Amino acid sequence: MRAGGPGEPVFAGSVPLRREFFDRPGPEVAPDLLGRVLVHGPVSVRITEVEAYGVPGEDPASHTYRGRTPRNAVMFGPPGHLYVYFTYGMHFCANIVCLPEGVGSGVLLRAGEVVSGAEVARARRTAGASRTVAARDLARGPARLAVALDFTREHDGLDVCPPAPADAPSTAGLPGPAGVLDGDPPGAGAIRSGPRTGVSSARETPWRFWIDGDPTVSPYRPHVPRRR
DNA sequence: CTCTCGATCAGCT
DNA sequence: GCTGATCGAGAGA
Repeated sequence: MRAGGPGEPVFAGSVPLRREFFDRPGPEVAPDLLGRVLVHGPVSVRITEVEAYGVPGEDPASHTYRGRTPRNAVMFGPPGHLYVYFTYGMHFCANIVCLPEGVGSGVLLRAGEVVSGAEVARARRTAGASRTVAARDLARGPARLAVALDFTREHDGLDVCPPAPADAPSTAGLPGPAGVLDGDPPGAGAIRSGPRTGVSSARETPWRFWIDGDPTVSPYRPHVPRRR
């Protein structure tokens, strides 16, 4: 199946995930996202590491914990859209929204393997810097992944699901610039889980999921509160 | 309004 | 292993 428009890479046998896939709690969707292929224009990434964020009021680590705000509004929208946020004064990170409109849950895309458009991704990752980036590091980490796929403020709310089958003009390709292909998910035995990274609360909640042994899984340690 | 610190990363020791 | 960069969301006064 074609991944993009004419001239775009083709992933044989791959079909876009439909919106119903994301109409479940983040912690349920998260492990199922591993091995899927996220496409945005010329760059595609095979997802190798994710983190789930729960519903408002129940997950203190979630941006939606205290309810809807202008920043997190997309998280309360329909499933299958990107929630892109700015953090640390310099980085963007991207989530895929889960659960129906009105409920704020999602999955943070933490790392992946660039499977097409590596040259474009590398150019983005090295722009304005005299530095080389190894292939495995192109999308190894949530902010790096956002750069590789060119997810910024303007992509907050971007739909990554195809239209309903009845509305689809054909079964070929993605309808828009972005989408998630079913790819080749790992077996349950290859999936590991543990506490979320960079999260100071709910450390006991094992909502980080990754593909065991994959070199593109991010190397970062759990966050320690900084002092001033 | 002021203040804190974050779902991070790169560069350096 | 440690730290600076850089800014805006959200909490509290």
